[in-house]
Amino acid sequence: MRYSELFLPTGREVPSDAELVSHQLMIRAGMMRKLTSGIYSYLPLGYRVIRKVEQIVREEMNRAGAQEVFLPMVQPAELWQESGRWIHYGKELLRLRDRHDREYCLGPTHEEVITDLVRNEIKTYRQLPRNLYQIQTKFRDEIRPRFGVMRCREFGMKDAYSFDPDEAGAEVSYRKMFDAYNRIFTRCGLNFRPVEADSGSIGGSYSHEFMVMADSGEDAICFCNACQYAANLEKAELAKPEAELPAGSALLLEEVHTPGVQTIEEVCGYLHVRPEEVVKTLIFAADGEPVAVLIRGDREVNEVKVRNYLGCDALELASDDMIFKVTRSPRGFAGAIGIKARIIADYSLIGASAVVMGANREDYHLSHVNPGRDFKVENYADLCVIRRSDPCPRCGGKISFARGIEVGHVFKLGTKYSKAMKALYLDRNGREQTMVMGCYGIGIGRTVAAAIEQNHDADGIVWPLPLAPYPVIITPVNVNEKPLLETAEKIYLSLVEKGVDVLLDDRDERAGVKFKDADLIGIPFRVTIGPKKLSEGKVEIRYRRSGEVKTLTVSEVEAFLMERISEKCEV
RNA sequence: CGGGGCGUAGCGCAGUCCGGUAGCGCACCUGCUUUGGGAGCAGGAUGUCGCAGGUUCAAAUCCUGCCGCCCCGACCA
Repeated sequence: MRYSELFLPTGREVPSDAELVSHQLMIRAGMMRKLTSGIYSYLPLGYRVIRKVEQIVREEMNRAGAQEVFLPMVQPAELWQESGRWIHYGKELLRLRDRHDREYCLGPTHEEVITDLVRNEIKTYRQLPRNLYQIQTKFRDEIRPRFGVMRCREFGMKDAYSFDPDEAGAEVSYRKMFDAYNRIFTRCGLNFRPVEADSGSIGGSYSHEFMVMADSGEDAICFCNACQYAANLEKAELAKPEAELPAGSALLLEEVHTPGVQTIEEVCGYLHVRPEEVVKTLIFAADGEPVAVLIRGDREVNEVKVRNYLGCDALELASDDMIFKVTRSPRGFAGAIGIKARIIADYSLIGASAVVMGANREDYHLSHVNPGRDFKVENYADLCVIRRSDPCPRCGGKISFARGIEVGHVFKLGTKYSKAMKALYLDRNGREQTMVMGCYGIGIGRTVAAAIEQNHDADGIVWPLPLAPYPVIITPVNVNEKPLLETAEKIYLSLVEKGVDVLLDDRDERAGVKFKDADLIGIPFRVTIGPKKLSEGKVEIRYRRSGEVKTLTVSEVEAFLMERISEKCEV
């Protein structure tokens, strides 16, 4: 491609509305432009990178035995009513009506459509297993689109769905996808890590997220330094503590006057106790029903764990109204004794005794509370947010924390959709069985952005070779000097001949401008053709990542570059 | 949806408090000089000042309503 003909508007200035480096650079490097909130147009350079990622994804999905399909983006409401998600999915689902007033939605994901397709066409175990995937534009009406392509409303996604006759088959399919994902992100040249994850509203029993490591990532993850355990923070388990016998403090329950003292901090200060000696009582509305969650004063409740424990759809902190209804006191004085709600407690309270707790009476707390003696807990469970001082739940080793960008997610769905939508088949014995499903997503645009977050410097993007829109740019420093341009053309044509995507910077610009642009758009190899070296029959090759420069004769260039590019070596 | 901020040339911004013919830098066009890390000089073009009402002799500026965008929070395969 000749740069002079390329639609590539680069910019020197950092766009004021872009916060993340990847967002800034994608705009500055002329990869994309915003149309409206959370919706972007991709320009030639950006689209090229997207296609590189897509191609890697395709190759590895095909290799793993999946088959590419293409499903509708506009989907009828009936399908979503059948799965239950028409109600359950909420406002992220963009709904619309056609001229006949029939209801539709824009697909945020395609479980319903694929399940419908498969149930109509697959009738026997002989046709299983199957894994179908597509690369499609999805639409999710995000409350707050931000971070450029990282969290937008319209976005490109690869989604795959596996159908197996039984749980064991589904396990195999899941494993294949897990391995394929490892290959995909490795081939993209990314530093990533699969972590155990919560399966969220998509449902299902088991899932992993693929996280690209980046401080700017939206997700917090933790991992063990000793073993392989790694998990999203919202999923990370805490080991159940050894059940100590309650010290069984003989001290009697005592009501103490604590005017205006509400937070754990205030309670500790006022009563001269440590947070570990206080019980925090949080009241949640779980699908509208009050539930009291007890946890040690120094710990935080993990709402995802609470939601999963209760098996509820909606979970939020209770309103003042509800708090008053169950405790007959205002917010800040809730406790377990006499509360009109289910009571569950975190493992951190196992063995607790003689603790401080709200009295369910305004301006009063109770001290010397003994769980078991003074109130009953429905159950103890792991409801806590993990923290640095906690041991690895698997091996007891030391854990570390990091941030990551979720670029892929694999789920074992089980029969959630196949049951609801009757995706059935006849087994060997002629018996009707429910298919077992899995679903597997990769955010294409997000992968591109994550690659930039991980690969950039002060001058711009530094593409990993496999994702580079062009692996090579040829830069004659002055196109008005015939020999420079002619040599550039010669090298350009020889590489084009070999099938290399080369960019020839044939613009009548000063060398500095060309260098800055080449760095900004992150091309891995730059062939610089200048008068001094050329008079000796030589040109320079510069590595974008290291800045290292090699001087070669013109005749050596082609072979040198072909070798680097085909090796896919890191530069 | 709650809190905060912004909307003026393609981009980044000043001007708004205190009403009086709309400015700066970059980019763009022309010419000359320059030519290995975003050139210099000279000249030039570019605006429904987010939209709609209102006040006023006069509105980018004051008032009302609306729209859009960004940040924080809540929310989120």
